[in-house]
Amino acid sequence: MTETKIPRATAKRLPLYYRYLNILHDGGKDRVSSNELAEAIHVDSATIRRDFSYFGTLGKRGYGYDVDDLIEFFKNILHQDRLTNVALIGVGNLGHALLNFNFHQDSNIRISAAFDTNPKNINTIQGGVPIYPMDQIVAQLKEQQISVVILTVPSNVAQEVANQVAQAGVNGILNFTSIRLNVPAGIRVHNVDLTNELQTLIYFIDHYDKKSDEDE
Amino acid sequence: MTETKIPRATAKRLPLYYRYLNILHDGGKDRVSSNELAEAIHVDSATIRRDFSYFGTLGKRGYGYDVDDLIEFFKNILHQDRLTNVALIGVGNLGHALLNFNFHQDSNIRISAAFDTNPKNINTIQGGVPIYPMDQIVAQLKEQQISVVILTVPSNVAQEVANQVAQAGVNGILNFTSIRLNVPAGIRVHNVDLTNELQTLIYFIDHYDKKSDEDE
DNA sequence: CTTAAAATTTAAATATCTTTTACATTATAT
DNA sequence: ATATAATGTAAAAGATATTTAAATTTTAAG
Repeated sequence: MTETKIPRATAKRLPLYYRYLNILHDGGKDRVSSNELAEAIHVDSATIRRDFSYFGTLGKRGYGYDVDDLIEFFKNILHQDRLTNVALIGVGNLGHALLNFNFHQDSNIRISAAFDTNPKNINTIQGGVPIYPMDQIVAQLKEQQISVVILTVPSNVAQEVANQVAQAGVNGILNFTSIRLNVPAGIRVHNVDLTNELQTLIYFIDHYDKKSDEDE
Repeated sequence: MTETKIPRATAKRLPLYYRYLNILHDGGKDRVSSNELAEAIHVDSATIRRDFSYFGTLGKRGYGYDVDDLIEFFKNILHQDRLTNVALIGVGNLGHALLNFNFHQDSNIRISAAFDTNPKNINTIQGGVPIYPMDQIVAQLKEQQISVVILTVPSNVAQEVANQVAQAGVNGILNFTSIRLNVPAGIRVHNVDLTNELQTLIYFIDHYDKKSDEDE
């Protein structure tokens, strides 16, 4: 709630900026222009400058942007200056893969707890993450002060589990199920629907101009 | 290229409509109003009506929409009237999970070929999908006439693999790597960036109104 | 059968959000 | 000093979403 409200479209590009700035930093670059960035991430340079300008004056006219300055700025904005623990619910096929997915490699996020119904999983550690039974969701989330949850349960129990998660006082759900969840006001849900992604891609392929090569 | 160009925002909602219509059908419903649909999928009823109207007259005034009619219509539009084979490249952690992900459950899409560098994977079958060595990408994609590829390789080889895929004449790439690919005109890339998704969710949680509960 | 009421689509207008354009301004380097 | 390069931002254009206002159709009552 610090700075004035930024357009959603801009907000969704912030992680992208942040990652590429880090890549530039690792490559030893200490300054960058909006045009260079534009080329790397396929976002128009004017859009980038417009985006940045919402946060004030981040660059220098005639010079460009100082890579380290930008990184520091976005690190703070994106909460990457401190570790964020998230939980994963549903250690099935996809859940298991996400437990082993190294979010921590290019972000300061890690999964610190997982939950499942399968007795074979419960009380084991997978991908370095302890797996608890489902009936401990509320207790563990509260104890570990986790406010974001990745939901990879079967669709038919998704709503039910979402209800429990809501009780635990969670603020955000990354929903991989194909169900559109009903949650109380105050909880944000972002949906990642793999089947939809493929269908949309296929639709765009034969209904939109071939010359376009970008998503969204 | 059949009907006049539809807004991108609308196109991205089509798979969602399609899935919910099928759920309604399976539940024995044979008619539905835009308001009922709106409630289920969390899209404003006016937006739904507007979306549908791009395709002509799909509903009946004073009555609503015939579920089966709509399903038939969208099935065709979304190419769900015939099987679409896609390939997956990179049978690592995430790739393996996607091989076992049942796309075919609620779509007419299936992964029919996979590719990997690991000798332990090559020539095995995982999730019912045969795994070939990387040097067969062009040959197999052409032979199987596959035009859509799921890319789950490590980021450092993503661009290189994308180049091969382009050579094979593919039209679309669902890119799970954190790299923004450079591809020739004619190929669509849709990005699914899991780390970005989490970071964006976290950003929205503490910078946007708590009352909002929807994504995008 | 008729008619009135209720429900629903649809076109058009309006509002909101996003991207692009265009250029004044400023820093750097020669 | 001067030319060059690059930002920042206002304003225009474009895209999307929402609202308004009919027009149409179904349903049900008389």
